[in-house]
Amino acid sequence: MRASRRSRGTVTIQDVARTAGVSAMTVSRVMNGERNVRESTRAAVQEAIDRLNYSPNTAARSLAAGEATHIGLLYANPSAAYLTQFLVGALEGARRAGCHLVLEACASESADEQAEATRRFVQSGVDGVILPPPLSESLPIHAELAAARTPVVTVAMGLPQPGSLNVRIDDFDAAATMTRHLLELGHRRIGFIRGHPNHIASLERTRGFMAALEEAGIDPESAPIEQGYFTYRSGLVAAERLLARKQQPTAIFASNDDMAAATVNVAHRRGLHVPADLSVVGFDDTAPATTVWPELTTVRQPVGAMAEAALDLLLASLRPHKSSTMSGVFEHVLDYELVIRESSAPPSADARQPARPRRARG
Amino acid sequence: MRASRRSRGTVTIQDVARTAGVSAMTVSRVMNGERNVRESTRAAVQEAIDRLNYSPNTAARSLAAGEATHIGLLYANPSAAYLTQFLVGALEGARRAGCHLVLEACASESADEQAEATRRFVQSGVDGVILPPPLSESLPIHAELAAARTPVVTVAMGLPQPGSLNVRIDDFDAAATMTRHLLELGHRRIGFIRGHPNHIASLERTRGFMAALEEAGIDPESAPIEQGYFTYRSGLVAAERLLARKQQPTAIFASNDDMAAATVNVAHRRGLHVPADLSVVGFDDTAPATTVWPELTTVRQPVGAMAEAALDLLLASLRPHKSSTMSGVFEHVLDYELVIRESSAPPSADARQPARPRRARG
DNA sequence: GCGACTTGCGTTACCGCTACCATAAAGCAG
DNA sequence: CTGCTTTATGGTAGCGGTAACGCAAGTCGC
Repeated sequence: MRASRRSRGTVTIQDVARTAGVSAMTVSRVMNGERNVRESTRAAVQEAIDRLNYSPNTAARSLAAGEATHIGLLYANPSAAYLTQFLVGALEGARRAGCHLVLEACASESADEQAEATRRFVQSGVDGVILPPPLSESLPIHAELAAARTPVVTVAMGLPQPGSLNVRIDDFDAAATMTRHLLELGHRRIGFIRGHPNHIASLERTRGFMAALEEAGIDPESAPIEQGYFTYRSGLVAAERLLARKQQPTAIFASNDDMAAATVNVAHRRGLHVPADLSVVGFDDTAPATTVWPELTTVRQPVGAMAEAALDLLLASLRPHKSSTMSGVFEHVLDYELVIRESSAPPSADARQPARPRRARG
Repeated sequence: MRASRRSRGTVTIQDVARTAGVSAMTVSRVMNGERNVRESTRAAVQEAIDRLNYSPNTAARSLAAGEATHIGLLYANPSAAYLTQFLVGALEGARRAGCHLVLEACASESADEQAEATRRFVQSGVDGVILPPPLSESLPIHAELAAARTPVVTVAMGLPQPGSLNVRIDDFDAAATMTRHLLELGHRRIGFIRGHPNHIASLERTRGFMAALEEAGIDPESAPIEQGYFTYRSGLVAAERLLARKQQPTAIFASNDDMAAATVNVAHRRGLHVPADLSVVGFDDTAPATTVWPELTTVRQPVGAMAEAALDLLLASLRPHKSSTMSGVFEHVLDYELVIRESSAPPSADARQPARPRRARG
């Protein structure tokens, strides 16, 4: 009995089958959670699996099943922190599912270049594509993908098409909750920095903000709102504009952490203390939220979990036969969490007095 | 002639073989760049490959070759920007090589927890591990990996063990080059923010800085140097200290971009203009370098390429038989690049006068 | 000119797993 | 009890590649 060709000490499905006294097929069924296995058999197999510490060979599995193996991830890079968390989540999901992640950057905002990048990407032979924000909203990309009949799952797209796959949190609700937090602290003049205008989640967050104001009897139309683009740089500009207004806000709600961090920076440059003179809150709970000082009150989006959920959704649609209990699920709305840190506090007494002249810039 | 079981329209090695009029084995040889194939045969096969747009099935390949398929990446997360670039590079390499990346975070600096995390990680069955900074220098992790006989490649470890795999740039040389750039602009009092003390690359950068000073006839012992830890927060503290000195520096060289960005922030808070009143330069050329204003002069480390190189090195050692021309390579030193942007300029005339009293803060 | 070695390519036997079908056992109506 | 469906399990044949080996033809030393 000579050793097999590649005598690596790995335990195979055959070993498990022999140990459990069943056929390899039955082990395979247990591993894949198929229904028609008697409970006693399943338990015996499971015990053998545990005892031998068996884990299936993903290469053999995808080869035999002819499964989709290459999932594309087309990304732009507005925030490194967000992307990192997203990648980590997606990779964890890919490892579990035994599929490969194929990355492609698409930095440009030009429709032609986006379409071109998408075409090259699809050519490379991916079985499905994950579209994190902000690309999830790009029309040229969706058009190109549809033309190639490549399945897509979008992440954080505010207004999903019916029948298309989407993973998101309730941006409207989250923004309203955050706004209520500021209102409860006693703020009445709350500035808002919008996210990228092409991004429907931006709209949802803005709507949530305004709805909460209205709820509190404040005219949302008169609220100080500036446009941002989710980048640190755009946050600097928007914060400058908000703080240059005659009626200076006592709190600023930025649509993501990068812009909130920029707002903190501008406040410091202007000699304002956060949160004593100005509360600043963000959205996403990415790294900048905890690297700036003071640490930001923000909304935690479970970015990694969303990436995993997106991958699962896509794979489920790509492999229709498997445990079909959850087929027909097209959307997955995950829970957010309000994270209260040090950058939000009640407004100071003098800050409440409107139009008080402030020191000129340092 | 019925369609095969899984009738996906993929082109297989058999199709190519038939088209080129050779056996599948010969196609395999051409694909893998083996030597003993006649030139005319190789050309014919290559043409068939191109014509059919053939790309091999990675699952089948790894299964048949019994190759290492799971490469671990154990990371801490001091800088999201660095990690993102690293992940993107590693993923690209993994895609090419047809192996899976398995991620594991190890945030803690406690030796016990690092060892514990490593043990769990190795248990999960990775064939080799990539260790990006700062974990590349962690003794407990190396010890644990050695005990499990798991091959490792370190990235940016300043002082590699002989015989171990390592990818890096010449930190000493890069820091010296950057320092010379500041000296050539006319700076004589150059502050320096060191990186994490456990990280040997930090030492190398510091040594490069001091060597360049000495070269220019400046006593390196008297240079203003503060300790940092590669984080934005630590940069704030170090920059404050440097700028609080009686002999205020006219330029500050931070050991990474995060700390340089923090330095710019502190300078602004103190009413100093960058680069008119203070030049600030960084290291790494990660996202913060271009998100702050003014954009940072920095050293570009080819982070993505380094990750790819690390993966290649590891796989080459894990798969010894293949194109053995490059066996015996244990280290890979990549080129860096000095990126001159707007944050460095000649010192202003008045800044040259030592010990001139400056405005108080804010 | 003959054996030994090299070169170029094909044949065979798998890698570890699962789709497909066969089959035995069990349930069940009439 | 018979015939029919349902359920649990096993046997077989690949999935698309590559390692190992075989073998013919060419190269070379003596």
